[in-house]
Amino acid sequence: MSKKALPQPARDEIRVEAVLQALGEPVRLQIIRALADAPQGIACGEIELPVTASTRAHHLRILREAGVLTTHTEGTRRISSLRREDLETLYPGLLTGILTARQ
Amino acid sequence: MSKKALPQPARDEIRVEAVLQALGEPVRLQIIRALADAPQGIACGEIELPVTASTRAHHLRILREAGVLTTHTEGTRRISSLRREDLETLYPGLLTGILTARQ
DNA sequence: TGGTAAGTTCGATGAAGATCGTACTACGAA
DNA sequence: TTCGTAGTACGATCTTCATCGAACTTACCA
Repeated sequence: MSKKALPQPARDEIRVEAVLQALGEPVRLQIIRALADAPQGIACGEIELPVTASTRAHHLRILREAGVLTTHTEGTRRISSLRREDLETLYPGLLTGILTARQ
Repeated sequence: MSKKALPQPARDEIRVEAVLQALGEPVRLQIIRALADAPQGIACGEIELPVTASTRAHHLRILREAGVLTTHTEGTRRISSLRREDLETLYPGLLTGILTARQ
C-alpha cells in the first residue's frame, strides 16, 4: 500500500496567519469538524459538503498548505487528518477552542 | 465623561465563523496583539498600522461586530479592548493559542 | 463661535478568492 | 488493455473584501 504524504509545511513553517485564514471559511470549518470526529483520518470524498469536487479539492489544499491537516495517498483515495499535535504545540488551546464551539 | 459602548453582539450571539474570519486578516491580527498588551484598552489611533484611518475604522468595526473586541467612547476618542472573558468562555484557549504564537 | 483633532461613513476601485465545468492523472478491477 | 472511480489542475467567472480619498460628525479648546 503506497502511503505518500502530500507536500505540507513542517511544524516550524506553520504561520498563524495562514492557519486563521484557512479556518475562517465556513466550508473549511465544516471539513475541520468532520476530521475532528475521525482521528484516524477520513477520505476527502466522504465528507459531506455543499460544493463540487473541485472546490472541495481547493479547500483541502488550502488547509493542507496552511498546516492544518495532513493528507496521504492510499490507492486512488486521499486520507486527511488533523495535525492535532503540531497545532497544539504551536497554539495550545486553539483547536480545542474552535471545536468546543460546535455552534 | 461619556462612556457609551458601541453596538456589539451579546456573548451568546457570537459566532465562531465570524470570529475566525475576523482574526484571519494580518492587519486585524496586529490590532488584536496590540490590544492584548493593553488590558485596560487602547485608543484606536494609537495602534500603529500600515493603513489609513478609514481602513483602520473598517477593521475595528469587523472585530467589534464579530464580538472580538468592545469599544466605548471617551470624548472624541474610542477606546477598544479585547472581550477576553467572553471569548474564553465560548472558545476556551482560542485567544491564548493565537497570542502565544507571536510569530 | 471658530478651529482642530479623532474618528466614521460612503462610494469607487482593485485584488483576492470561492466556485464551477472540463480535461487530465493515477489507481484498481474486469 | 479497457473501463470506472477518486481526485487534481486549469481557466473563467463572480463575489467578497481590503483599501483609499473625500465628506461628514462629534467633542474639546482657545
